[in-house]
Amino acid sequence: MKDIAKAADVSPMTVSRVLSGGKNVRPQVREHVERVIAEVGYHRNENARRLRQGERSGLIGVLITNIGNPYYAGMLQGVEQVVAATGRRVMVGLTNEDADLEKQLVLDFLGRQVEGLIVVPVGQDPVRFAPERLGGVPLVLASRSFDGSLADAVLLDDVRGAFEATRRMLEEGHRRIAYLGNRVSVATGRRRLEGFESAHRELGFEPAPDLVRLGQQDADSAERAMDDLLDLADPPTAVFAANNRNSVGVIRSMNRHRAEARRAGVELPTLRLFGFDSFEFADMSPIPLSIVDHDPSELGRIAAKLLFDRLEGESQGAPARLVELPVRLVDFS
Amino acid sequence: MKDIAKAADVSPMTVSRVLSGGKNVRPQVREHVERVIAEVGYHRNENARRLRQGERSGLIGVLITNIGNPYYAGMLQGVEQVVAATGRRVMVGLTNEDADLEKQLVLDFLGRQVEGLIVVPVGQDPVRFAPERLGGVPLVLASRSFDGSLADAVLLDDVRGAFEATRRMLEEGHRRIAYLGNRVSVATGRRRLEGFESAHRELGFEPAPDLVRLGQQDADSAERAMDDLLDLADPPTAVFAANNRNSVGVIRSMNRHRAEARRAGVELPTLRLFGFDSFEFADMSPIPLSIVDHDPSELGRIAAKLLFDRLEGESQGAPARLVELPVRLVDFS
DNA sequence: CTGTTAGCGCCTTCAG
DNA sequence: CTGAAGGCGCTAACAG
Repeated sequence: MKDIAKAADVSPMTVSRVLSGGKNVRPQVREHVERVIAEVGYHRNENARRLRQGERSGLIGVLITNIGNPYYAGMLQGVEQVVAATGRRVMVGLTNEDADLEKQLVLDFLGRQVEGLIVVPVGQDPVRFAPERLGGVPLVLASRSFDGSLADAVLLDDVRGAFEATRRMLEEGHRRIAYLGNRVSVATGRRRLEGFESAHRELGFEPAPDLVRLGQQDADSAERAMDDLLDLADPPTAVFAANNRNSVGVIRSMNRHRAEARRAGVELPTLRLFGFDSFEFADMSPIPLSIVDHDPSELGRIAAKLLFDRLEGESQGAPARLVELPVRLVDFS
Repeated sequence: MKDIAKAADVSPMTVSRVLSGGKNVRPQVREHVERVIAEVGYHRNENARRLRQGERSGLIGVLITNIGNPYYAGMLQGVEQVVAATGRRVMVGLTNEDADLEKQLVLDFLGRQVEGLIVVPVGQDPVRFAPERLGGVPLVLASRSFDGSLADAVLLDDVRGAFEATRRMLEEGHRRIAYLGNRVSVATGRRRLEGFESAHRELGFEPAPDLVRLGQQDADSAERAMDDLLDLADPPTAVFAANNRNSVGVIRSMNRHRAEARRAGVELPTLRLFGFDSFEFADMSPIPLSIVDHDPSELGRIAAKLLFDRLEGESQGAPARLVELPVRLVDFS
């Protein structure tokens, strides 16, 4: 700014005034300063600007496990939409399901003065997100939570979604139902498994322990897990896939097996699939499919709204709020 | 920091030293200061820290048109990977194909002292990215460019990809080939259309003007455009979809038409589809499909590498570089 | 090993 | 309408 001032032969203060709208500056001087600014291609340093006490940084930190998953991409889109509408910007970090990386990113983001954090948490340690560790920066957990969390959170109604889906399968007469999901250390994984199991028990059945496969974080590993299940002596007749990565893997595996069998002259029995989270082409699944569905961008929008509510809304000192978004069962057949 | 200093009864400088690794501080004092820091949950202000001359902000700005498209999500993933490896962070802005929004975001990012920009550009105006407008901040264009650009760019070999795909369709005997793509104001759209047309001409044919549909930016509009084409008196026998959103729309429309016809007792002739960019389940397309394929995260990684090369590598004063990534034709049948 | 000084870029406050 | 002074949070350089 000093350089501009020198070049325009005014004081830095005049340049500052011009950049802030030009109030109290003679039009002539203003135009001159503006010309110099344009020539040099000067941009006011926002970081220095926001150094002043009480100025907010205008940054919201968002930590996501993996944008390769369209689910989180959709969520990010929802968050960005709401954040941008307040004139703020989003800083994105990808934790890649790595707890250490997450911790590091949180510290870095706090150091960069984010006004708030929206996080898809990795792992269970509640200490890392204790309010005093965050230096008072508000936090909203999205899509997952963990025991002992004191933060606002937006979750899906995982338990009910998995419960309803499982009940439907049981009512359709299936007794050998497989479950493919994340590690149980992932909270949504645990909650969905819980719904799966309680539906069995409520209807007087026991889930088959040999059909539960946990720990698949991507479509490839899910596909292999499903290959495994299809090769069992007594394979499942239906599958609950606890997230879209697992659904995709199941469909791929199933399709391959079916094609191979057909080549050998055998027609494989159709498998019934229920999945959590939608994915592109769910409407064209080659096998009967129902989805526990919801809009990830909506989850993102709500997470951002919770955050701003705490930042500038009425809920400033309020206790942690938990929003459980309803899900709906959609049939594609 | 002053507060910490006061609470620990040392000078701010000592606190600063502790935070920078604790060199030249008595272990005893160090521990004490560290305890106070942990108690208060204090985080050093990175922005203030980087205010000093010569300090870099550690921020890379990334402007993407739409992360809802898995293609750009993959690209972002590639960028983030390389950026994070240098200890820097990514600031993301979504331009939503809006040129005004893009301009605003660029200015904002420059103000926030990004060290570099990676942009999927919207529109054609070359002035907005003139180096002097960017105040010397290096820029890499990703996936698209525009006439008169002086910036580094990573593009796909759009022309060749579209050319090869079209030639294949012509060689397979198709003469009524539809083209579904973006607006021509989008550079990739223009380049792909160019390949489509030149393949026709090279083999002695003319593209059918009534089968060219431009301007579909999402799967829904592509689906409607395809509905339209299928209702023609003389419908196409093959389709080239210039991006994955259009491919998805085509498949949806085709599938619906086929199901409707089947209900009416008619078996529709199969349509041959060639698409640009892959998408999930390309391997399970219900109609014969070939894809001009490439890895978007690779494009992102290369864009980031070009940027860092200019930032700290050898290519600092070099003229603009253009990388055209090869594509490959993959058949799913 | 520790503290003081000065300045990074900007703007509020106060004086002309 | 314009400028000078001072301070936001931090640290390099220079005393002690």
